[in-house]
Amino acid sequence: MVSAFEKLAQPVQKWVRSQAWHELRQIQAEAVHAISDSDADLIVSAPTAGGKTEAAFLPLISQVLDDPADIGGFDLLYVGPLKALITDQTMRLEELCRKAELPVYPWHGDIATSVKSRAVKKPKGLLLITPESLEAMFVRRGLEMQRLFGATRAVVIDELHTMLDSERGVQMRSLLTRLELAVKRPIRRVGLSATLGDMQMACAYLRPDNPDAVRLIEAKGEAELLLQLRGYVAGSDDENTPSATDAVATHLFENLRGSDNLVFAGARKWVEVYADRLRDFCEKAHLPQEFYPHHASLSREHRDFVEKRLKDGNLPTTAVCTSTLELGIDIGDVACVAQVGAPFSVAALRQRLGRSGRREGQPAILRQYVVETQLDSQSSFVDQLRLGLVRAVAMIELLLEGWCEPPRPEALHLSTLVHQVLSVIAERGGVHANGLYHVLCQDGPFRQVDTETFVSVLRALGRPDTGLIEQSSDGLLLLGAQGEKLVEHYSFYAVFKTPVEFRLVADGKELGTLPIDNLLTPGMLLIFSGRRWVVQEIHDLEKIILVKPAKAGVPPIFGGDPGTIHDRVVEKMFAMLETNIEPTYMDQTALSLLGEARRNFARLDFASTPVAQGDTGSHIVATRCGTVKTNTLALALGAMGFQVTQHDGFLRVDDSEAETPLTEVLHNFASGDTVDLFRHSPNLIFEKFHGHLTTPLLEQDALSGRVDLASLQTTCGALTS
DNA sequence: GACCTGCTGCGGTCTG
Repeated sequence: MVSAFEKLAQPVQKWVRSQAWHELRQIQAEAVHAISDSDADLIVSAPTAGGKTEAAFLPLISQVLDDPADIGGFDLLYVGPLKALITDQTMRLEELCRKAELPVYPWHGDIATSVKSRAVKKPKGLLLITPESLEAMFVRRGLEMQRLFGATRAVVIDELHTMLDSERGVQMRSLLTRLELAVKRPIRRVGLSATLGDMQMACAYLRPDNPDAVRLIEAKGEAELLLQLRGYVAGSDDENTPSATDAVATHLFENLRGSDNLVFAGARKWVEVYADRLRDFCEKAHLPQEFYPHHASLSREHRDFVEKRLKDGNLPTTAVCTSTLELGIDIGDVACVAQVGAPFSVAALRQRLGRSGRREGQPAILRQYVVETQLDSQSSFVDQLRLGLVRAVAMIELLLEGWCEPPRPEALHLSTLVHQVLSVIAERGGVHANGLYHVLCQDGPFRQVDTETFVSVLRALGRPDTGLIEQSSDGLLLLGAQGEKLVEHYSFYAVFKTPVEFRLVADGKELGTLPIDNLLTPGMLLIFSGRRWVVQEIHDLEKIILVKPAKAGVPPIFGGDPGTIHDRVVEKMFAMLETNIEPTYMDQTALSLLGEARRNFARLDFASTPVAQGDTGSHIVATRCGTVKTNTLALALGAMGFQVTQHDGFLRVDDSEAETPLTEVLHNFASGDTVDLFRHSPNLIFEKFHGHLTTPLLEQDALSGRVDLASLQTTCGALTS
């Protein structure tokens, strides 16, 4: 049998030898065989730094060398979700490609026009691009796509899990379909990821027309995991005990100092709070600074500085971060991953943990910190049931079981559909409605959209007051004046929304940005970028805030979206509330908090009834399901006149103003009664192009993803049985 | 009750 190594082209073999690798890794050898022996699509699933990039490119480049294309065009395409990742991968692939005498072109917003024009002039070798830049190519060079990609044999999609059911993922899959239609043949798809929750679903996303033919290559063997969950109690009356924040920061300071670590603090505000506290500890101890904040509102310059310090590995560095450091560039090995507060998904926890313990024989270390509030007679049931702690435990239990959230497949994604309608018209200059339906909904990713809905979307875009599209006398769909304007602006290419922000400037240097709804006035104190400031001037027109250093500060307020918790996480939370098992990874405080939660859960009698008496004029409903179903019930009760607030697997229902008793309403829903969920006109505009749609379409879009009408009867059935 | 991601073409000025 021919070995994997022997199947590689000469220059590629030479490069492998120059790496002084002992041998090809298992996934690399398997990928070489899979790619050389068939045309099959492929998913390579292995931890970060597991050699996935090489697994894909060693055999793909070998094919290009052994069987060169007789026409021009890029030989291979790589799509990555981050600019930094493209820059990183370009450097990794450059030496290999130099040996193979193939050019490598990185292509994203920060790449010089000269590099791009060189690539377009003589397309060949590898093109590494973001979904947005590929979108721009379709819009700006629609008629050149055949010339540019006519020779392309494969597209490698990095961090595939970020490209599944997200708006951006739908966009990317639409672009891949459009690419295949432009070159009039299929192009092999290779997906790379460390965190796929459901392999069968991932295959269906990668190649919807033939998911069974997608080859799966998975790295076996998980790294050993060292795990601790520490509990803290905030709001203690004893003035001699430090605040919970100080206690967590002290533990981080004492245990992380001197090595490279990532601390995921959950929100930008908490990143600033902990980074400020840790900087203070360093200063008081006369130690050099080694704790730095890292989140999306900080200046690129500062973030580069922190990433470089982590990557270099010379000076000990701990980044206190949001999900900015969850995926992407290789920052080297970190000693430990800390998570402050419960995460929002097991998938995120798993991806974060993948940053630690990657060196052979090194265990991964996860330190989970949870802060709960001291209980008193006024405490809400959320505190009494310690829902933050219980969620953190549930997430860890599911992580240990090897589970993580699968993608949700059935959403319509009408905002992104609007975007793709405009983009295809721009690409081709004009298109007939049935052709458009074919590209996007039959061949493309919008398969949940039926012809009726599609026509409604086109009608909405063609309304005279919107003016996005119009129809010529021969039926061809064209861009209207507003559509032209939208598509011509560079802000069109991304399908996700971005908020308006102020720039924060100190001494002529930009520190970062703050959301515009921050009510700042001169003289106010601020913690930002890990330091303390006082606001000097605010320039509304230029959207600039000038600050200077100060001795004190308060953490800034950033906006945020409500998170979505999966049903299975909530089920596990209830399971943890209903058992007496004491996980060995929890410290004494965490265990006593969990005990408290269990006693209160029993006292509220949730074991025998799903509806408990809350504070005055209210009830607590244990829905036992995740955000989507719980939200659906909340909307339904809201439509019946109840005031409802939602928590993980619970609703607090104020029934003082309702006409029908709560239990009766739940019974009616259980027996199939329905209600107009949108009776009180809730906000339905969540995504970038939602504003162009009609209310019925927005309701339909919501019902396909954010709300699950069918669950209402089953949820209430379980509540009343 | 949260986080993240991305961006063209052109006209202007400056430098070697």
